[in-house]
Amino acid sequence: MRSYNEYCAIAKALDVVGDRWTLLLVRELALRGRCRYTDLRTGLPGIASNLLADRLRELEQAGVVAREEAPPPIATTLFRLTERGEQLRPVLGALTMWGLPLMTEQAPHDVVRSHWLASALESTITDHRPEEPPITVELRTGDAPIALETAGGGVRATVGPARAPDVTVTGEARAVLGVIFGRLDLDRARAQGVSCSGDVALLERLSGAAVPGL
Amino acid sequence: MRSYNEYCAIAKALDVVGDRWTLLLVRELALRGRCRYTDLRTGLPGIASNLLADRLRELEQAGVVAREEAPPPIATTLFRLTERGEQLRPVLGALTMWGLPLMTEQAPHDVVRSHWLASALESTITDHRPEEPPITVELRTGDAPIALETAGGGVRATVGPARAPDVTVTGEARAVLGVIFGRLDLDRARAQGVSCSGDVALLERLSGAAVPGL
DNA sequence: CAGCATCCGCTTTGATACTG
DNA sequence: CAGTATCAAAGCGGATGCTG
Repeated sequence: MRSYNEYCAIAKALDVVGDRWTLLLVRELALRGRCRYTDLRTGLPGIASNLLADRLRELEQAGVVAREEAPPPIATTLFRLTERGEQLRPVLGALTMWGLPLMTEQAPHDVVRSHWLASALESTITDHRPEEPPITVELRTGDAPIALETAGGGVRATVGPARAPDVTVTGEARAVLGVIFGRLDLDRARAQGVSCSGDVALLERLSGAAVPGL
Repeated sequence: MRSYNEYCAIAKALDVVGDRWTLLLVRELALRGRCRYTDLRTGLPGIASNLLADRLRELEQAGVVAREEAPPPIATTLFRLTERGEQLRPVLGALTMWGLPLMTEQAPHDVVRSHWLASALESTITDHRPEEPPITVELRTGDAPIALETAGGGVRATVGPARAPDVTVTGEARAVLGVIFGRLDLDRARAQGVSCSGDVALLERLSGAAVPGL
């Protein structure tokens, strides 16, 4: 990216991470840890291969990303965030909170990856009754199931099947999030193709009320 | 901007504010409040006029910026952030913190605007001895003086001359910030053209130690 | 002068194909 | 798997011109 040539902290930051795709690449490494080039490609649907290579080079040069040669028998290149790269988490967090209200619209061509949803859920869902025994919810949407476990007044969201879910919610991402955030009641959700199993009443404990408009 | 077509809060946010110049335009409105088109142009040195008009239209459509017709005798168009636009402040804040270490390099062509510096100073400077009487420092750098006043363990930074400064620091932005952040001692600073007047010892009370590498 | 719109050369991006 | 190479299309930068 061409520098803004401004002596301003925001402009200097954007000189490094303001290019198209750059912050999404950082997101992938922040959410998934060490990644291979191919993992990054699938986590950034639509990116041109030359652009991914360019961005990785630029971020490496800026000290945000480090490249490691994995030893045999893996014998592949791995990319990870440096300490400086990890410090971008608050930026990703702030963008996540601001972008959440926009998730009420799911455009027809939108790709869904469960680890994106998991991250958003973890930073916004609250458990209204933390004193009661913890519950586990499995969301079947996106490209893999998401396990939600209440913990300390919030939830922990991990990609992968839950062990013994109290409730399971299956359907399109927008509708499933609508149910979890409390924006969509169950009747309406069912009309949008959502199906649930287990103790549906437990879902009342969760909601994303902290986010206005969600 | 072309949409990323990802059902992800960060991607949705960047669909709106990820374009070149967009976040800097939001920064100007956040730091200066209501602005005329011309004010924005001078606050975004180097932006092409058509791009500024495009960005303003896009942000207006996205509900981030609102346009107001000022009544006579002013009779001009004013732009301001909407409530939704104000909610971008945490994003700007996170970018500011991340970008601060990059301000140790001031490129030769970098434009300096005092309100950018004031914002960065206010979010990072701490007062080590808040129990002592408040002090006032005037920084003469950038395009206008900056008044720093200790308050509640931090500082309030405003653009404009200080009323009765205890200390005055004059010089190039990078060096003046170096002195205030405690990265540069006074001898070195003087060698870089910094001049001070008043009770220089008071500067010891301030520093930006919270920012690593600064 | 304030608030744009138009034009044009250049750079960046997107899509696809190809390679060690 | 981890990239390069190529080329068309889109976006940007800079200059200029237009309108109230």
